[in-house]
Amino acid sequence: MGMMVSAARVKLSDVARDAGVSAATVSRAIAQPGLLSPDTLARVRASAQRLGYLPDGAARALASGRSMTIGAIVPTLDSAIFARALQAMQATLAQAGYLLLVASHEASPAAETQAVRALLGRGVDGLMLVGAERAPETTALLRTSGLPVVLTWCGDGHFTAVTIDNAMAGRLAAQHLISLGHRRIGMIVGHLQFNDRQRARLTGARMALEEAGLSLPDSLVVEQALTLAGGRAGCAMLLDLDDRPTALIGGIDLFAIGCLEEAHARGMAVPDDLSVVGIDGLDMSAHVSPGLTTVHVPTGRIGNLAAQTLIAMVAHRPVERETLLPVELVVRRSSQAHTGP
Amino acid sequence: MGMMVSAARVKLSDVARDAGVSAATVSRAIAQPGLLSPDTLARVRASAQRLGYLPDGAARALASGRSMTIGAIVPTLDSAIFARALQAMQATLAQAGYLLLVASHEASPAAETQAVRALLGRGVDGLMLVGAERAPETTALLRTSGLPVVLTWCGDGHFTAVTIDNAMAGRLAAQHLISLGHRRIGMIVGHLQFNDRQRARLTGARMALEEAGLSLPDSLVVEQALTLAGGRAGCAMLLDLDDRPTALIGGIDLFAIGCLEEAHARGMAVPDDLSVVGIDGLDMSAHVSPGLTTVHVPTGRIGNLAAQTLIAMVAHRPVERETLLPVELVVRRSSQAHTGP
DNA sequence: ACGTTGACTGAAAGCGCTTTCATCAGAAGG
DNA sequence: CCTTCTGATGAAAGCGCTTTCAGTCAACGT
Repeated sequence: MGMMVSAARVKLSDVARDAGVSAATVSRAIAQPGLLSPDTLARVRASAQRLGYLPDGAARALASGRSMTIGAIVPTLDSAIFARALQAMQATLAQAGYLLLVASHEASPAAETQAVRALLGRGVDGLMLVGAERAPETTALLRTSGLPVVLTWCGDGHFTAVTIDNAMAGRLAAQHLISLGHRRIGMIVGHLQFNDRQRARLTGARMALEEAGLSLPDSLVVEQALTLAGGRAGCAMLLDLDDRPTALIGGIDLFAIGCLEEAHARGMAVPDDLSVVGIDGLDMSAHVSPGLTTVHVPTGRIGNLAAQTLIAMVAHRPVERETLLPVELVVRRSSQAHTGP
Repeated sequence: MGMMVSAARVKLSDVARDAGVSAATVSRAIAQPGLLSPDTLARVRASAQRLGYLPDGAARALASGRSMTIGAIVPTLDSAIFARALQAMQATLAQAGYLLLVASHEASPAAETQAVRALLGRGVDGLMLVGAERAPETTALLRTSGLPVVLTWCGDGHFTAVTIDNAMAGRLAAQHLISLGHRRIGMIVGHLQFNDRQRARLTGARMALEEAGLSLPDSLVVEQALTLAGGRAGCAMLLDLDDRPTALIGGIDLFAIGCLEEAHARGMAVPDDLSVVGIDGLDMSAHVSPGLTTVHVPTGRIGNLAAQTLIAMVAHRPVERETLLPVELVVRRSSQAHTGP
């Protein structure tokens, strides 16, 4: 009744006393209501409700060994791709009563190790990671912890993974351009260090070129920070070449959109003077002009499936070692047949 | 040595035994190393290192009452704005040893209540929320919990907040267009229900118009989902009006970019046939063509400051009740003087 | 009528750590 | 040489919950 500076938090024993039952019963009312008689259950629930009882997660986690929390470590949250995947994960997890604990490593293996340690320490029930490449120390940490782990985008053959065929994505982009008659194709990729997705996409594109009797020399590949500005800068470098490419592949859509801007700024017409293809399939890509031809990646699905897989693993249900999601070429207006020499 | 299916996790007592000290000493070695003799500290650290000891977060949280975890509840992670703010928060928090627990509510007050309950239950040490409008139940939950809370984008005069002047943002956008001679201005906003940021931006724009002897009738305001497609659709509706506006304000940059696309698709030139102004200042907005005139919002700073404020509150350090960050009009090519009748 | 079964419920032992509180050298002071 | 500190460490009591392990009691079968 009176005002309290800070009312002591209602705890399980308070509810038990109020409802005239034991602590065990209250605990069961929350975790396994089926075990209680309807009468008791109702009484406990009424008390809990009235007192505004909120179970203490730390205590539950300590006693039960489960935190109902899943961790996710991504390169950065500030990316349309990871943001979408995490949103999808979060939504799926929330339905199962899980919460998402996130960390980012900004392309630093050491920071990733740190993050893994931090999340492991927090007692997450499962962990989502991006890519298969990481510090050996991190892998060791993960293995000895025995924690459910799901890798995304790329798998490593050991941990469970929800992946796409990044090489195939690169290949599709390149093949599309080759089939349009392009012979001199450039590619802008993210920094290859600690980014197996970009490496695979590059390799895939390169292989497609080679299979067609063409090549993707290092002089036509530029590494850039994964931003729109990076894409523009990369495009500028490639277009400044003496023997400039007639088509460009962006290792991510953002790069390709940057190319569109740069070409526009130079008064070059896309696709007339330059064809551009991206990889990712951002929403934005359908709306830029000209519409961006891109290899669509089911980003949201990756997040959903990663979450589902993790939930299944926590529950000791069997899961696929590796789920490979399909990528698909979406042709829009930014690419067209090469005319001229 | 031998293979174990699942080695029991190393616990504090194991380290204590190994180092020949008490559990209390090991605990102190982690939390308050200054209290130990250099010799003991080194010994404990060596043991911990060798055994690969990782403190159990749940146990620490239970015993100490602090989880070293901060919660954040946003409308969605799948938005350049919130993704950036969260990335900034996460980065700042990580430096202080905190982890970010995220949840999203997809514009549902009930879902937000749920999320608050879930995060409160997880024992977060502080909570970041977006906007000032929410279910009374949520506010009550927050108040009685006594948890450090920081509101972002909008404040409510009660909870600590890191805000921007959304009305001013709307006003700046409108005033800019008015000063260019536009008299008939339309606006696309997000669904006003449970979105005080959009409401404030609309109100600000409307007031600016009225102060100039003009008006922003409901017929020139359209509510859309906060996506690029929503922007296009909204633009289409406004341009289909008999007496179409000569300028459009996007409640978020994404809307404005959608307008650019829609105008382009209709063969209308921006800014010649239509001026467009956004609010947010996305990176993308500087790169679309024509470059988007927008009211820049320091999104990353909001995240940083929210994190810093929360950390300070947890440490019982004094903080500003409300930190108001400046918004600024950035004029680019999408807006120009109105010519003609 | 009496052992059985099954459905509920309670007692109590922790989960792994933090944190008083107490202890005990040795240093400093008288 | 004894008291008074100070600094370093240990003992032990929880933190709030889950989860065996028992126990109670009514219904059931024979």
